Amino acid sequence: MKSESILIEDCSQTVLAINDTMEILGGKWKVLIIACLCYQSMRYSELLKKVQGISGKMLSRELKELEVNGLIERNVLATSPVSVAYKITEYGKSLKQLTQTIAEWGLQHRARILKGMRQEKV
Amino acid sequence: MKSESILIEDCSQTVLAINDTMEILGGKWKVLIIACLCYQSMRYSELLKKVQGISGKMLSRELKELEVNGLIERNVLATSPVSVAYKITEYGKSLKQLTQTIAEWGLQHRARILKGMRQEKV
DNA sequence: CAGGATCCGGATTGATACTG
DNA sequence: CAGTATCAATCCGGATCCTG
Repeated sequence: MKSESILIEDCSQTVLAINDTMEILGGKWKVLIIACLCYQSMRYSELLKKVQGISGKMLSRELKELEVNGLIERNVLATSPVSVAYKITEYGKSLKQLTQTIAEWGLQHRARILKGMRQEKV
Repeated sequence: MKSESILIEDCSQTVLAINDTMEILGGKWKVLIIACLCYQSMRYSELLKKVQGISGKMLSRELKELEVNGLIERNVLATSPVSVAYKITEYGKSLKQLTQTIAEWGLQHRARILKGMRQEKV
C-alpha cells in the first residue's frame, strides 16, 4: 500500500498485470531483442549476431510483433544492398528497467551458482 | 565493473545474463507462480485458482522445477485429505523485485492502451 | 542484406482419467 | 486434496529455398 511506484497489493491484480506484460514480451526472444536495442540501434544482421541463437525467421517475426506494439521502429535505409535499422521507441525504453532487472538477477544467480551455493539461508 | 548494482555495460553480457534468468523463469507460468507466492504461501489448489488458466499438470510440473532451483519450498501437511503448502524461499524472494517490475509495466501498458494511445511520442 | 514461404520434428500444453 | 499418466492437439522454431 505504498504510494510512489504503483505497487499492487493484490495477488490477483498482479497475476493479471504480469499476464499483460507477458502478452507483449512473451516468448523466448523479445526481451533479448529489446535489451539489445536499448543499448543501440541495430540492423537486422547485427541483431542476428547479438541475439545468440535466434534464427532469421524468428528474428523477423519477433521484430514485427514488437513493431506492431510500438516498442521498436523500423527504418529501411537506401544503401547499396538495402539495410534495415531497428531502434527502440520512447515507449520501448520504458522496458529498459525491466530488462535490466532481469539481467541483474541472472548475473546474481550465476554468481550464486559459481559460489557453489554456500550459505543456503533457506 | 561497477560496484553497487552490477549494471552491465555490454550488450552481449546482458544477453547472456537474461538467458540465465530465462532458464530459470522461462515458460509461461513460473513468474506468475513466484509472484503469487511472494504474497503468501499457498496450497496447490489455491495456486490453481490464483494462477488463472494454468492446468494441474502444468502447475505441478512448474512447481517441481521451481523447487529444484531452490526458489520455493514444498511442505506436506498431515491434514485430513492431505494438503501441500508451497512457500517462497529466501532465495526466491530475490525475485520479488523482478515480478513487481513486470507487473508494474503491465499496469502501465494497460493504462496506455485504455487511454487510446494518445500522445504517441514515438 | 533483409525477410518471406514452406516443410517438418520436437517441445508445450490441455483434457481426461486415475491414484493415494 | 494433490498429484500422475496418457493421448492428442498445438505451437515453436530450425533448415532450406526463394525474392527484391
